[in-house]
Amino acid sequence: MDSGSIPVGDLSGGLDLQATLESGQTFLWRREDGRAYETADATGGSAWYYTVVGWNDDADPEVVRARQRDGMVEWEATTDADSLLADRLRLDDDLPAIFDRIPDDPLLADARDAYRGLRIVDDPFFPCLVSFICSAQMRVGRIHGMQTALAREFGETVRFDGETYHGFPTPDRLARATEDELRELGLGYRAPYVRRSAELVASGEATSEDVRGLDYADAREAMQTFVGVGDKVADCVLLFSLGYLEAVPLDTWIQTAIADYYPDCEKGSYAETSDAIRAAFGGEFAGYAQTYVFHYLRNRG
DNA sequence: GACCAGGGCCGTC
DNA sequence: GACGGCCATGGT
Repeated sequence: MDSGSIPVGDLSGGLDLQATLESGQTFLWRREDGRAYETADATGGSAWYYTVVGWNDDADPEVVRARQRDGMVEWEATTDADSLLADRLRLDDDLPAIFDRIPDDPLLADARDAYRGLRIVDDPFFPCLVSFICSAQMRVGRIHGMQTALAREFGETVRFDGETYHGFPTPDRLARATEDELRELGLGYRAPYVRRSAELVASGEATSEDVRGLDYADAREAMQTFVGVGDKVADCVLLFSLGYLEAVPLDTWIQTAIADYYPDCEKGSYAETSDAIRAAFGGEFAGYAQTYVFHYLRNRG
């Protein structure tokens, strides 16, 4: 077993591992106590989280677990995980510099202060895509449960520290799953969307490489060649996997925030409202502001 | 039993 | 391009 630690004090803006992993932006980590991510609570503050990486065909799956305790991120893994954690958790993002570019109106300031150290994640494309296809009309806890079920049923297994772990299924494996098999995992009407999008990726007919590098507006449109992906899911994948930090997914919570705090930003269509709230959130890093607001509103009761 | 959840697809206008 | 009906499912 490999292990290491990362001093949180060395990170500009620090880190809140629990808020980062339980804020509904990634569904690829699981808490060792098995609790779903329906609500954040104090007991999870120093819990172990684990994930399986190298889920694609050209690498063996590796297990990484991490926890935040005493000013450190401690990790244990089947391989060296320092750079992997830095990439996945965007530990090089300079949070103070980012918030310098985000307006500090009362809502944004409260959300920032409530979850200092919350970072946008950088998830692998295919698992992120599937997660957010599954997210349609679904609560955070159940989206997480669906991804756990997909891994359990169709993912590669790997042994670590006496336990068996499951990686996220490959595009090819999900493309070969039947719609009924996916429905049995509780995916409902999303089942054919997941299967057809997996086919597109597995065949190479549409991949992340068709999106990466495009400017934001073209990237959001290109994402919608995947099945089950409209404007909102496209924005989520752009933000949480492809590094488009200006993307502002307009979900029900953000729509509520617009109605309550930014009524002038309501423009009728997704595109125009999205542009307006992106401007209100400071443009370049608006997705950071969005994720703080989402997590803040969803947890304040 | 209605209502809601990190919406998208499809037919119609 | 805008709009409505429809799509599963479990929790409150």
